Amino acid sequence: MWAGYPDPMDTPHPGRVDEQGETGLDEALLLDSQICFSLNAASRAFAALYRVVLKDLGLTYPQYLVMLVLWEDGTTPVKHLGERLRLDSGTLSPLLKRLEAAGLIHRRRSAADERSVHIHLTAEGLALREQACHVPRHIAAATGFDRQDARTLRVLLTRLTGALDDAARHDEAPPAPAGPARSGGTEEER
Amino acid sequence: MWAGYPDPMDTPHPGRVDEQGETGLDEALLLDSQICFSLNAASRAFAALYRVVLKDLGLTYPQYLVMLVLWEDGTTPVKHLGERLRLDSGTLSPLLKRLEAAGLIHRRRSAADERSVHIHLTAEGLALREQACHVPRHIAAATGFDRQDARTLRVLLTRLTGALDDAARHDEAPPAPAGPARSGGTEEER
DNA sequence: CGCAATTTAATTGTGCACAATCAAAATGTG
DNA sequence: CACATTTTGATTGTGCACAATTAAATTGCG
Repeated sequence: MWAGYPDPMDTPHPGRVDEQGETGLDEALLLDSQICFSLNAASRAFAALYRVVLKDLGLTYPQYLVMLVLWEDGTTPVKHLGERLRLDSGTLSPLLKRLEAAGLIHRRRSAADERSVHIHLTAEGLALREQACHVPRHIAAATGFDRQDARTLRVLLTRLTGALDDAARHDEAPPAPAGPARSGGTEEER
Repeated sequence: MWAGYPDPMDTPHPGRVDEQGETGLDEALLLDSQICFSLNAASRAFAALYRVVLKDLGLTYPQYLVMLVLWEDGTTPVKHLGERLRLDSGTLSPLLKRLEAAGLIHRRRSAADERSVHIHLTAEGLALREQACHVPRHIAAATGFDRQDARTLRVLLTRLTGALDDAARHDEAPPAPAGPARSGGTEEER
């Protein structure tokens, strides 16, 4: 019922700290935590709505994404699914097993390359497309976003993801092959 | 290595369908899927960076959020943690068990209300705050976002989450107690 | 050809999100 | 007081994300 979305980091100062003061810590805390938190909230809200909308199809959202790729690309190796959806085999393997158990797909090893498992739709899986065609419009309507809103959001998110990926790559695993001396600094001077 | 973020729904038509034509399906597909997908990508990028940054503290991101609340609010019932962080007990219970196993918190039933379990920090958990104080700044810097970017993003995400929550509430479980006749409208007149 | 490195997918284990169910205690009602 | 409801938290089961390891097959090199 609480229509509001009380942030977890809602510290006591409401509208202040608008200047570039010494309050950098609080400000940074708000900056990062609120972004990440509202991001997760939106992500979960999407998942919840997809859960409702996809219930009749018997699909979860990640399963629906896999089916979208299969409907569009046809038979394809698991590797390709992982590239399109940014999912690794640890996620895809059990997911595909469940889709096979549901009778929507078949897994078959490629004759040309014994290592590769190819996923292809069953007649049932192909038929499901007809029931799924209304989903995108339904979800899009639920967002209340027009094309401009969506574009603004996607641009911001893409930029954010790129920056975060870069930072993670720089921070993690810098077992410098030669001189791993630095420890304290490592602040970005880019 | 692929620095780009090739969307999974990257259908063959680049910049067309700008008018409100019959092509609504493709457009809607792009609208909803690309938003949700880039949202998840950003969410996972945040998680990955937090994973790197928090590794030294031995915390995951949700555990870090719990510690933030405890550092700010002090001893508090589990119920309060769930409200602040929008997590249910099914998520918090095992999480808090792991924090207790790590020696950062203690769980103790309230004397006044036997049902309520109160979480309080150990000396070790309190001390961890010193090591954590740099985290927000680090993350905020990694986003590359200034105050304006962050505000724009948060506003969009908050609006999106609200719209999605409303839609999910209306779509799911409309077993109307008395007159379930209405199907199209059902607008809330509360 | 023989053998190491690479690729591809599976497997295992940890952690989080969520739904469903259960138990205990407080509260409300007849 | 007896009984239903509500609240609070735990428990269980499913599904996804991710890291680490393993296995099988291909590729590259001497």
